[in-house]
Amino acid sequence: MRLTTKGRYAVTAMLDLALHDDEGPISLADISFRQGISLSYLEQLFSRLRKHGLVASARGPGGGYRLGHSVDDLSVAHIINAVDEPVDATRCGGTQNCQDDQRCLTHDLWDDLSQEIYRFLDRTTLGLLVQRRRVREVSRRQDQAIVHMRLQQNVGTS
Amino acid sequence: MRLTTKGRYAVTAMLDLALHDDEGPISLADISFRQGISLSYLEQLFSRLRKHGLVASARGPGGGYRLGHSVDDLSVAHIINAVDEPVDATRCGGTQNCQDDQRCLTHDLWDDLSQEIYRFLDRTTLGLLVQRRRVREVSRRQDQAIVHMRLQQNVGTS
DNA sequence: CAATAGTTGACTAAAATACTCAGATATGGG
DNA sequence: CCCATATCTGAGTATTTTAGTCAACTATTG
Repeated sequence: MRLTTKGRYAVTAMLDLALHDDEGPISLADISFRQGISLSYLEQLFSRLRKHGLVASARGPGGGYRLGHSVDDLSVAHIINAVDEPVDATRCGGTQNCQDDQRCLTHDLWDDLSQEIYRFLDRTTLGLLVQRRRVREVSRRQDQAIVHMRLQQNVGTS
Repeated sequence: MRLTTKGRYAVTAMLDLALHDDEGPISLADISFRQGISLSYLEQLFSRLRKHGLVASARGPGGGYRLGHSVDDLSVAHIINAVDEPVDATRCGGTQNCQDDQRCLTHDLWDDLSQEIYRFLDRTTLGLLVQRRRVREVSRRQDQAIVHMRLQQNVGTS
């Protein structure tokens, strides 16, 4: 289990999707605006997420992405796994300082830690995150910002 | 708490030191040979470790490094903290995708995970690692290899 | 058909990582 | 005192990763 900003971006984007899942397909442009992630980068991330079935896409006007499963079946571990390349597992638990042909002294330690991290991220689902008060507060502010921006541009949401 | 190969190297080297702490000062050349880490790189790492008091040094022939504290007082978290730069903590828990001036949606999540990792690495001391059977096995093989090499070179250990 | 929105692949600037290299300083044994 | 052994230190660097951009294409709706 690698922890990169790419993975973090993906989780943030997926959480945004979960928070707006009742509004029909959500465009990447919306997520880009709300979460401050570049559109081109989101396209890259969602390409991976789609291939792993974590989201479903709809093209054309009014199109966008929806969650591929219920929020309770989507764990943070799944998301990170989808966007971060299938790490070559022949080496030291996904990391790289194993010695020669055999285990390095601390091989088992990093193995244990990796499992610890995985378990934590796997029991954390989008469903749980959506319920958090702090998450809802931040999300509410972001929604107000996007409404405000659209009014200024005289562009309707429908 | 960042997880880099630099930190992993440092932990491996410190564990090597812990395993040979009863033999007097251990030279970096020995650690380099046993653990397959370049000498120059070890010098860099031990410079940091010494500044944080995790090891004590002795110069000159017969010199080397010794542990700065008892094995039970040296946790893996301490070691990693010593060699990995004091991460600028003003941003998202040491990571970097916090949004604008306020928290990003997943800020608390990464905060929680970071604490989880820290707790795990902090309760893992060198003393505990030294006791592990797998660690002792690997260490024994490494010791045999170094003895064998010295015999071939006709160089005594004393 | 025109605007919207996803799809794909190639490319790249900047930063971090994981080192190397050269030389200086200290110490113990003969 | 000299030399071999070691630590010490700072500068430099090759490689990899990150976090994107850019351009062109396809599908869909009104």
